[in-house]
Amino acid sequence: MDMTCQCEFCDLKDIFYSSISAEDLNKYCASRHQRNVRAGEYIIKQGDDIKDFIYLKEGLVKLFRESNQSQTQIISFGKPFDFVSLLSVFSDEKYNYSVSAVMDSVACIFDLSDIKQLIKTNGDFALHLMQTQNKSSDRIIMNSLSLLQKRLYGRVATVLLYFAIEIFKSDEYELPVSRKEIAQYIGMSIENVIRAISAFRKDKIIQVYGKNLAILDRFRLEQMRDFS
Amino acid sequence: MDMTCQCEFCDLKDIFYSSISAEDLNKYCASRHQRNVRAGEYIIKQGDDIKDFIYLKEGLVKLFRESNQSQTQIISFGKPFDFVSLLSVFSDEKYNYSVSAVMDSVACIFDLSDIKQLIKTNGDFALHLMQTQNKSSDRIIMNSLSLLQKRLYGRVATVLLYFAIEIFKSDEYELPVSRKEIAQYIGMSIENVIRAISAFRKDKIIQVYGKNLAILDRFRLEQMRDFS
DNA sequence: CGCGGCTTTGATGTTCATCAAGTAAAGTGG
DNA sequence: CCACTTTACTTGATGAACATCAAAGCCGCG
Repeated sequence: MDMTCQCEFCDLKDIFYSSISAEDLNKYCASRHQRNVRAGEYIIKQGDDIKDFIYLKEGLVKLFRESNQSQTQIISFGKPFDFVSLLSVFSDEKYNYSVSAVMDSVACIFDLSDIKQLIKTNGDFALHLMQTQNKSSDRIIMNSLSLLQKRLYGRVATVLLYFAIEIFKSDEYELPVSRKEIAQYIGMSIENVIRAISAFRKDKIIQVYGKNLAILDRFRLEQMRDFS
Repeated sequence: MDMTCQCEFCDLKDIFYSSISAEDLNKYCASRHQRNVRAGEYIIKQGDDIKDFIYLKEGLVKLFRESNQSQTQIISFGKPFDFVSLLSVFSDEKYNYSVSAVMDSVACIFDLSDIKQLIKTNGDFALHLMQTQNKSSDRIIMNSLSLLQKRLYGRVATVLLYFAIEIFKSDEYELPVSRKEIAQYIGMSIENVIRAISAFRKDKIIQVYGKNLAILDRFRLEQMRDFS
């Protein structure tokens, strides 16, 4: 029974394939291990030493910072095939943010020094990895900048559409995060997040049963996102 | 007369030195060219093809996005030894942001395909470059996240202290940006930026003569930044 | 059953954008 | 050089957007 990466869809495997030999591929795939994490469990804790290179295979995670006053701020959400250990992996010794599972997830874990070695010895791999990393950083930066110039309704609409479009690819889904987490992500108070959701519900833009959410009027929600 | 990189302090040269041969170093240094830009001039225009790898040698620049409604948003400021062509260089075809000089500047320009080639053929260089890039991305992300959870006074204090600490290394300096640019950076209205500066002035936290600015009470300004 | 966390709504005051009006400074063309 | 235009800066007034406090309902869990 071999241990090669069997996942049908895996961007990392694609990067591997396009840059390293079959022999090396097997070697690196064998060295990885998987970890199943339940919703709520930590994958990375702020302050931990950076020893692993972590890749999300299944599920949904949140990257967040816990400041001194027990204030939590969500940096971004990570979906399958995102590098979880994105920021500061190669530049810092310790994580300056935490990652925890928002939905049950499967993480694919490599030894960081193996990956570093691979970068050093394989330029194609290095370039591909840089491209992927840059894309992720860009996305986070652009998202947080775009939130910064929106107001409450626009920010909430952005989040609801993000889950519909990027994560669930459906206008009907089970909200994977609490109102509080939305608030921590968009930088507004919990109460006002709730008020915005209630307003959307009253205006028949969305429908809400507990955690279940359906977008009824996609057009108006997009208007909210883009012009508010 | 050789064309090697003569700059006494140059992080990029350090990266080169630590990873490539003297022969290659000369080759790459010879291929670069410098460009002097005056305050206000563009270095990169949003939508341009990415052909160069640009490094700031002297001066101060701003990275910004111009949205459809002639709304401008400043992403970050770049100081000497920052990679100007930071975001998306390796992942996109076209720039999705602009860069212009805020103070008279000198840019150091390499051919991007040369740098890409160097990444492919030299793993040490690749790893060093990734570390530097990650650090920059981190900084931008953390800055914009930290602004997101501050209010007017805290945001303005953050900017004033940023220039004092990171750029000018002095509590007295000539403000390199307009009130409007500060507003575009922190995501607040021009009027309120001015009001905050006026309030700081009336409280004798800072002193302002036109563009000249002196921080009188560093402690209280830091309090503003950290707890407002 | 009771506790704690999450959710919801209302009331209140603070923070902010916007409009308006005016001054100062800087560029432009004659 | 001066009149002219434009841009940057400043202050006040007003209403909108938002945080915060308070109270109550809901739900899961020990």
